[in-house]
Amino acid sequence: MNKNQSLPWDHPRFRSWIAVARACQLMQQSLGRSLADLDIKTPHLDILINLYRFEGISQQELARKLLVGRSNMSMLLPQMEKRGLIERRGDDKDKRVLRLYLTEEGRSVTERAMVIQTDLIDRVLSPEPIDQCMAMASSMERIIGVLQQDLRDED
Amino acid sequence: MNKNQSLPWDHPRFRSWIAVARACQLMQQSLGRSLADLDIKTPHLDILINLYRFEGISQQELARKLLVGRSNMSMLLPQMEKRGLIERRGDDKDKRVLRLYLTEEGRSVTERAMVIQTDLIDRVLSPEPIDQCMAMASSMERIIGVLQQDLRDED
DNA sequence: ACTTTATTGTTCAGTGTTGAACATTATTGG
DNA sequence: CCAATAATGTTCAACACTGAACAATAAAGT
Repeated sequence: MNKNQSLPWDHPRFRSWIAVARACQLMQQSLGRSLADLDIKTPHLDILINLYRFEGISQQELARKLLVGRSNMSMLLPQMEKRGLIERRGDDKDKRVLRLYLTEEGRSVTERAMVIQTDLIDRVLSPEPIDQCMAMASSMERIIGVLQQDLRDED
Repeated sequence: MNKNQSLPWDHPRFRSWIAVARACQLMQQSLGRSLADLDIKTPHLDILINLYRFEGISQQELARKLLVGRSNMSMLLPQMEKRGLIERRGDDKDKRVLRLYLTEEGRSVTERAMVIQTDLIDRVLSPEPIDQCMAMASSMERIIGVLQQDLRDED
């Protein structure tokens, strides 16, 4: 890369992605602060929402949905169980599998946290026309498709 | 939140933001894997790029640009200095301030890493029309504006 | 000139995440 | 039926990040 070679920030796609990354980081930090009163962090909320939607999901499946490693789940889930937010039960058919459920307390915390998250996102995105949001979502789904194909190609 | 109350994923803005967040996460992970050969991680690259662009920047200013805490800079920067990637020098006028510079090695690693990052972003975003990328960037800048205003309001 | 307040960087303890290695269990293949 | 392979969850050590507290220095106020 010499003087005549363009720099990353000269590429419009680069600059647009940097803006996306920065917005994400700020939104994540804002959500984290908003959740402090419930004494949970954003990874906990991701877990709770997925157990809310997919009762009885396995740790492996949850890790796959959250795009994190199994070891991460093995660290976080026992802590959340100890907190009384979730419950882990053995599978009927497969002794290797643990299935995950929300407790009453967990369900309550999840519902309150979802309101916080939804309100934050709706408020921050409300100036954006809904069709612009939909177009953005469509772009992101295609980008996700490319990146996930990359992962499959690496295996 | 009862049966008749909508769930977060029923809100189009919510769903569109989740897509953005997921795309960011995958892109970040992909970039991290791509940087492994240079023996750096994405936070290191963020630092290197900022020193490349703003030679002599202070730790405080760098933390502000990267949206992380000063303590994080105080942990990472000495490690990068030890690696021979950067150099920290006292300020002429203000004994409190440390100013940050890239070494020759650091500059070389930065240039190679920027090529990796630019190629990844260009490739992943190449199916998206450039005007859609620009529209997306504009939305994100407005979202950043809202979130940063929130921060100012909290102080 | 001196006191008070603010700024910069450091240290600390805690936390989420990673990838490799491992133990146990299930599936596949011969 | 048994060996080989794959799947699930755990443990480990390392790392980035956080927020509070602190020390040294600069700026503001009296």
